Amino acid sequence: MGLCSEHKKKLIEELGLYFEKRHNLPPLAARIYAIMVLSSIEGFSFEQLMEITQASKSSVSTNLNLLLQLKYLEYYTRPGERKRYFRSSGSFLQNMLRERYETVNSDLELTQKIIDFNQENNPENYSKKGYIGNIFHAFLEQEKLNIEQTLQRIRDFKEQS
Amino acid sequence: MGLCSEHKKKLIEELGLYFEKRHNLPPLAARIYAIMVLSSIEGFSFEQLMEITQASKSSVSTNLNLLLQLKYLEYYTRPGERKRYFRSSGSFLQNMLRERYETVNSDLELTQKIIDFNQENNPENYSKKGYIGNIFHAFLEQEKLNIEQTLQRIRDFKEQS
DNA sequence: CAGTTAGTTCGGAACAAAACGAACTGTAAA
DNA sequence: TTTACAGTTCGTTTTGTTCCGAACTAACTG
Repeated sequence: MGLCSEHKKKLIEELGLYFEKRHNLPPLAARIYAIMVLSSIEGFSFEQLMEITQASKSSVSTNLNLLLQLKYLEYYTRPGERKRYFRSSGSFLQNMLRERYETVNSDLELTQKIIDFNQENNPENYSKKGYIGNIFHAFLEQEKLNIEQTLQRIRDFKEQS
Repeated sequence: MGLCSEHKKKLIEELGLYFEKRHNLPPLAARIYAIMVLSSIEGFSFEQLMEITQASKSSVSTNLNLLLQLKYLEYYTRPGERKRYFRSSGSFLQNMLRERYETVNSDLELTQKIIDFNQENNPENYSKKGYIGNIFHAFLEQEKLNIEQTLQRIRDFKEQS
């Protein structure tokens, strides 16, 4: 008795690879997270996750705990049951934005260091590199703004609902 | 006889770690790329790279070829010499933009798939996930625009110079 | 042609990351 | 107090990555 349609299984694999890269998660964690993102807020039990992923108890345990610690997942219990049910916490979109925000900031920092260094040490190609550096800097600032506005929009939406 | 100042060596390590993460490069490739980004368009020979990185011939060869294949580097020759001189191809800023552009596009695609899937299969929480999905979608479109404008600005600059 | 230069390719060693099974812990019901 | 359940921990195995040395190739040089 399959817990997932074929289509869903395919999407899980695809999304899994994607999360592996984008969030630097171990393969099993990425797949579990993909499952959650594609499922209802009911979530799944530990056992169900073992079945869907075909992984061992210990692997599922380790990777679930990782995802909980990173706050990608949360769990709840049902009255009268000891089991925990896992689901994605908040929206994966917010996690993505948060991460993008961090990369933009470190990109800004690094870029500035590179520009400064080249300006000082490789002046012969600074006129070129330097100016493009400024364009890029403007790009990153614009991106930062976009992220901030988006986060604000999400907050607004959450409040009014 | 050091080919790099202490300060440069430090920056190379820092940038190297950064490229390792951001571009998913093996450590040595990331360091070589960092060297190029911080150097003049003169570039370096194979030998010099061996000396700076303190790595073996085979490792330098493998990783240089990887970087060439990914178009992070290019090489040129000097009249009467058989050696090749390696330098960063185009500007690293453009490479970064190119890469960002690709991630935005694949993010857009994936996000759309997730939204579609949830709309179809998990309608009970679509209102929530779906709406935020739209916000995120708008975010990505804005980002795409920003990248496109920036690339245009770079092209304009190159033409006029 | 023999030797040098400039690199490439291949097999393996060293290490790191991921997954596993078996034994363990804590709680609750019988 | 035993058994069942729900999961955790730990040592091992499997898998994958990175780098290296040694042998090789291809192009030029005397």
